[in-house]
Amino acid sequence: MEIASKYDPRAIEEKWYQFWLEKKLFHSEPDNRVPYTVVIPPPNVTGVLHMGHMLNNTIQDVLVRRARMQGKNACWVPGTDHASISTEAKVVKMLAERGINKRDLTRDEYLKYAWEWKEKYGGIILKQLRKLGASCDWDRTSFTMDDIRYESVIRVFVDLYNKGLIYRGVRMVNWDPQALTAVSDEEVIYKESHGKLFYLRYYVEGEDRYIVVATTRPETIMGDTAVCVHPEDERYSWLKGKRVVVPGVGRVVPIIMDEYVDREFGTGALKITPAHDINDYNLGMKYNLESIDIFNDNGTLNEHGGKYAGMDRFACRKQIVKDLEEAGLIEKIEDYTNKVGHSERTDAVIEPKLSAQWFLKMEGLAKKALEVVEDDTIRFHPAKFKNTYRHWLENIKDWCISRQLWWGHRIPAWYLEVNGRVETIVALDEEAAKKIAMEKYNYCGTLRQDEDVLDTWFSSWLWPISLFDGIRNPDNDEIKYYYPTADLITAPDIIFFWVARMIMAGEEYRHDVPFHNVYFTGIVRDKLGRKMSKSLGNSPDPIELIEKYGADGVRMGMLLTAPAGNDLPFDESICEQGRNFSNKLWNALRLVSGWQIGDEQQSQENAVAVQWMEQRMAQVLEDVERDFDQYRLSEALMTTYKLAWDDFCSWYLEMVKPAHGTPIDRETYEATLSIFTRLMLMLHPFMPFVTEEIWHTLQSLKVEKLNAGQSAKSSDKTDSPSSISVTDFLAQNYSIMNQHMPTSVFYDQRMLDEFDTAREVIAGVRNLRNSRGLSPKEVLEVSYIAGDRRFSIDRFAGIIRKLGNVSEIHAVAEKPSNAISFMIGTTECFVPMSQNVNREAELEKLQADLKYAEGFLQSVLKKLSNEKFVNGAPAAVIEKERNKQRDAETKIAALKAQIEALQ
RNA sequence: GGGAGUAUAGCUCAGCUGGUUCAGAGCGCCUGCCUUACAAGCAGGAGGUCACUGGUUCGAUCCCUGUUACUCCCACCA
Repeated sequence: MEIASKYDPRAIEEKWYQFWLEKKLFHSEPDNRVPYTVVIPPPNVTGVLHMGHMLNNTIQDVLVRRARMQGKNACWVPGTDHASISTEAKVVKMLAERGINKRDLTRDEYLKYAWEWKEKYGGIILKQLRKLGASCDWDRTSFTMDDIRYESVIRVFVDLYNKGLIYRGVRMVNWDPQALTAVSDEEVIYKESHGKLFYLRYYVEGEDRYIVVATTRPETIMGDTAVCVHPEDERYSWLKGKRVVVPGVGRVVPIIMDEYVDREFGTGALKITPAHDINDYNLGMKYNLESIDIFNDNGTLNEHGGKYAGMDRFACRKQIVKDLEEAGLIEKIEDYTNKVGHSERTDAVIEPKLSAQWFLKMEGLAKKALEVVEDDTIRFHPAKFKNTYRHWLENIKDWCISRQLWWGHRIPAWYLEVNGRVETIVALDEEAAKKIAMEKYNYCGTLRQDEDVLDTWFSSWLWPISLFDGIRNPDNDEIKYYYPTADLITAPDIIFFWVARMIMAGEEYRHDVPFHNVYFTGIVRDKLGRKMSKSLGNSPDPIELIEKYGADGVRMGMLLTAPAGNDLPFDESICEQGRNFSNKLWNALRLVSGWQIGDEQQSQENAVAVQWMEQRMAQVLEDVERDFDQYRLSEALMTTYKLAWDDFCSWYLEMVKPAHGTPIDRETYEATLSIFTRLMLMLHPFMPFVTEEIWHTLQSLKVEKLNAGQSAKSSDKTDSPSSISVTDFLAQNYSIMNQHMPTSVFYDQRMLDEFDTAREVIAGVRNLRNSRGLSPKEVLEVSYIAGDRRFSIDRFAGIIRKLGNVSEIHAVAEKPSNAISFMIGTTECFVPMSQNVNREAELEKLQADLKYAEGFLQSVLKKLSNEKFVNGAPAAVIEKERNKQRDAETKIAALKAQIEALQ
């Protein structure tokens, strides 16, 4: 069989992904197996794959593929999110490029464009996920605004309204003047910004005296309706009951006194603009102040802005400062740094604004959601996010769920004028609303539906339920089988937006948690530690990376440096390690596939090699299982990586590798194929493509080589039947994907320890060659002084001979003359030299060793002579120290003897 | 302003809550090798007062006090 010496992922990855799709190996239907469900965090429908998605979806795929191989019914449901604000922004931009203004369109016309856009660009990201190898059940691909999901959202809204949890009210909300919509508190990002603090003079009505007020937003003075000072502030007690003139505006406003004011800040006087600041609003309510809204929705000043009407808020700020300065109404201007709220989606500066919005009461929902995390019904990995979660839920405020957009789930509320009053009717659709109107008011005129849509997260919080139609049909077989899901893999920045709210929805609509484990990934950063983002342009294109290193290589690179919750400083070079590893496996396959089977019996060396490799594999399986239990994927991968590269390739294959041109015995060959096969199974969740390819070749080798001769020992149960032809085999559904993951079994620790000793001997010989400039080809002899029971290498003697290129290894009574020595533990090993050894160099080395050993002995003796230690420490610990002492003394004696012999 | 977390080799991180997994891994680095599976490789090697400071203890990378540095989250100080 001819195999290229370099692994080329491209064609292979394409081939197998198609194969998996054709055979529907990702598809899941409820059956009698244990379900393992994962729902994808739905990416924006118009988004493209970035490094964060790569990391997140790689982790999901690893868990899903592993679960599938563990015999569970794995179901990974993909889908996309309609992402109301950001999609709307993109559509509006697209329309603008075509010369169309959104405002000139009707709602229906606009939505037609939006859907066209969605159909055209939507789901690109899902196509990209296939390149990564994601084993999603594509037949289940969903969209937060498809029919089922849309109806689910509407039903939930109606239900929560009827339960009294949803209400409409006029509140101060975070207004995005660019997107022209309200956004929730969580969608406001506070950024440090360098601005100015302006000290303005407010003259007392009819007097020459004035009070100075500091503000960062002088343009809002048009909305001032009071000035507030602290009631106990003696500096301002004279102002009690007075009124002051708003500078430049001329309006006379009262002085009010409230303890809210911080006397230390600025001048201790605060201007009150109830329409444009949440605190001012609260004070306005308290003191019954007038509220003057001076802004239009787009952030320009309205008719209350007087001569500034029509100006943008920031331009107005500059102008008004100039004007006030000229009028002598500015005391001073200082540099000032504060936090300014920006819209998460549009980055526009948020304007606090009074408006009528819909809210969801959070208190009851939050209580239940907190409980299930506190009592570990849902586990967070890493657990530190419990703190963040708790803090948020304990301080939660009602959720503003309405958005002034068209792209989204339109709020199912209708307004009806009855006897001069506007009544609100919430219903599933207009027909139902009419019916209610007739029942309630015995009248139904024109119903006007609310123009707003719901916050995107109001649909995603239902995702684990609505994906299985559990809102509309709560008793259907799918929701009963797949819910609760197993693991949620997501980024910590949406713990409030999404994770917490899904937990709430789960409790409300299934009386059960939506998932059992939440794995928080880190944030992918560049080498400089900056978050990777499109705007910075510091993110590599994932698809290009895959083309360069192969999907397996990229997956492995990302996983190796991504422990749960830790940020991932991404550097393209880590993908190289993954690519190299694929290549390593590939070449191991080349080696094994080239071996010819002979008729000889299995040698003792080969039998031991196989035995050892089996023990080692069992040991690693145990470690890996523990790592997965703790969601330590990086560790699990690294451990398996070392098993494959070091133990299997560097040690095992070298042990059993036949001399050039000679065959290998059948038994060892079969064992090698079996071990190799299981190795591929272990690696498959991490590197699906290369393992599938190698696995198939290994199956072919079994058929071709082992069946060619007479029957061999029956193959192990993780392998496919070897009695069919390769073509038949491939024609069937066989894939590594539906093989069973090997599980850990009992292993012989003693054998592993003995091998470690043997390995040290081999390394000792190799080191000796290296440092003395001896060729690896030169055959050496090794002897040792027996005595220490721990030095037990008989089983591996043949392997030492082979891998150390040693003619003989045997015990001797005393040191041979003219030999170089090295120590393994307390055992002296010797390699006789043909030419004279460099006595000086040897002495120097021995003396250094001696000095170290004596120092070590001293520290042990010091401990043992400490009465408190001997009395206080457990017997086992003391015994260990005594052993250390004995070993050190033995070693020192040996070293001294050697030094003496050399002198 | 409040809260949380981190600090171990040049880099990225382990170290299961005090004693033979105790100073580790991978990558990088250095030396020697094209040994017919692999130079995307093989063999060997060097690198660390476990941030600093006190304390608890017979014994501290591990527990406690403080200090410093960085990171994240929350919050309406104009």
